[in-house]
Amino acid sequence: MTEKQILKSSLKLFNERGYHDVGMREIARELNLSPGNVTYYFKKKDDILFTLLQEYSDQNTTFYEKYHTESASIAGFLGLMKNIFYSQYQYRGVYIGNYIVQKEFQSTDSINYKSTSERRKQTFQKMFTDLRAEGHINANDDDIDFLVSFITLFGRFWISEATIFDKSPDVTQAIKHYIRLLVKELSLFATERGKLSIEQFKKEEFG
Amino acid sequence: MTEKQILKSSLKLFNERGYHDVGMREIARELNLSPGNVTYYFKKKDDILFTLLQEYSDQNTTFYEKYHTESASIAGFLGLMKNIFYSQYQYRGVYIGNYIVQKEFQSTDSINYKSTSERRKQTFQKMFTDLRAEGHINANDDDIDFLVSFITLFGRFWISEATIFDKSPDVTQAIKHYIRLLVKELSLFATERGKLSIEQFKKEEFG
DNA sequence: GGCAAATATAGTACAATGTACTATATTTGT
DNA sequence: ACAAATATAGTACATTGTACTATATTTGCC
Repeated sequence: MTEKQILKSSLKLFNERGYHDVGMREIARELNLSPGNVTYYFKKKDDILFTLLQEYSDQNTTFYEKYHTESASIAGFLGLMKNIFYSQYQYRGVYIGNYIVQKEFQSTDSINYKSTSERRKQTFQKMFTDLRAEGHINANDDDIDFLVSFITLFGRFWISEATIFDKSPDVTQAIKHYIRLLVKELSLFATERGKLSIEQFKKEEFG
Repeated sequence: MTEKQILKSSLKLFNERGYHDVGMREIARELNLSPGNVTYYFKKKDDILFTLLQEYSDQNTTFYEKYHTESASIAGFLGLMKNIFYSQYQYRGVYIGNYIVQKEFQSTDSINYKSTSERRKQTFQKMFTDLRAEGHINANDDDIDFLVSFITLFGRFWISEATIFDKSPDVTQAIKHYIRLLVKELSLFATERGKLSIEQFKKEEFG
């Protein structure tokens, strides 16, 4: 019970002021616990971070799995990305500040971020191949490689940009903006059928 | 004299192991100085960081100025970006790890990163407008907004991706890869003339 | 219900860090 | 050559992550 509360409060504080500026004692104070009690649940501050990252990762996995039950479409893909974007916003305090990820790379135990990200890359590769097979995009292999590179970089760092450059961004507004960019990029490769799918998504999302 | 040495050694250490993991005492040791002597030149550790960021920013400014003396071309633009990418690599230790930038946002004194980045955005806007005027790209205003968004996000975070996901990346190789992505994006909007310019750049760069 | 084992909480201690402060040493300008 | 400015060293202190110990509370079993 308390473990989840610690995670929740920590995330809240990390989101507000960044991982680095939040101390263990402050997390404890937030929950009226003693510092020693926090270290009972999480021996190291980094452990809180890794656990939160794991939460984030798990949440995303369910989104991916859900997507794979449907047949490939740009609208579906954009819906997936929207879900992921909301996750990223929710966990922005741990997700941005890449030195954390660097640390995780160094750590031998705990989830292997690199392999995860490698897997995600392959997942995107497959998604775009499927979109091509379904006649939603018109792209050769080189185009798909490009789209994969685009989506991995864009999808990882939009939240950093949004958080850094807007002090208190309107989430919905920010996500809309970045989804629009995504839409734009995809429409450059969309077939007629793909464009219809995009229009459908737009209608649902932007009204 | 010593001030520059401190900056140089600090940057080296930051690049190797990240800002957070390098202490003042270690910087001092690297130069056979006493810790107190380092704080004589830089009262706060953050001051070293900000000075390095300023160096980086100044270096880039000269690249931008140089670009503006030539007439607009995609090849020229790509050359500019290549220079900037090398700067970013050189200063990767201070450039990535966005919490730093967040800090700078909070600090009232020192260079205002936000206004700088706003200015850079306008600069890109003008660059693309010029490229259109020169008949290098075929893009409406919406397309240009998109390209500006693309280039600001891409240009800011490629180095984070490269540094995070390749432990010791071959600089030249990495930059080539990301420049190729840039080329790909631009060719989606390039006119015949623009495509020629791109081919010219490719020939010079990739042989 | 009572009691041992497990779990939870508090409190303290310690090494490391950024930083402030003081005391010397060295250079510089006249 | 000597006073002022600059540079260097050394120390001290508050804060941080973290380890450790002691006490309190809950849980499972007879």
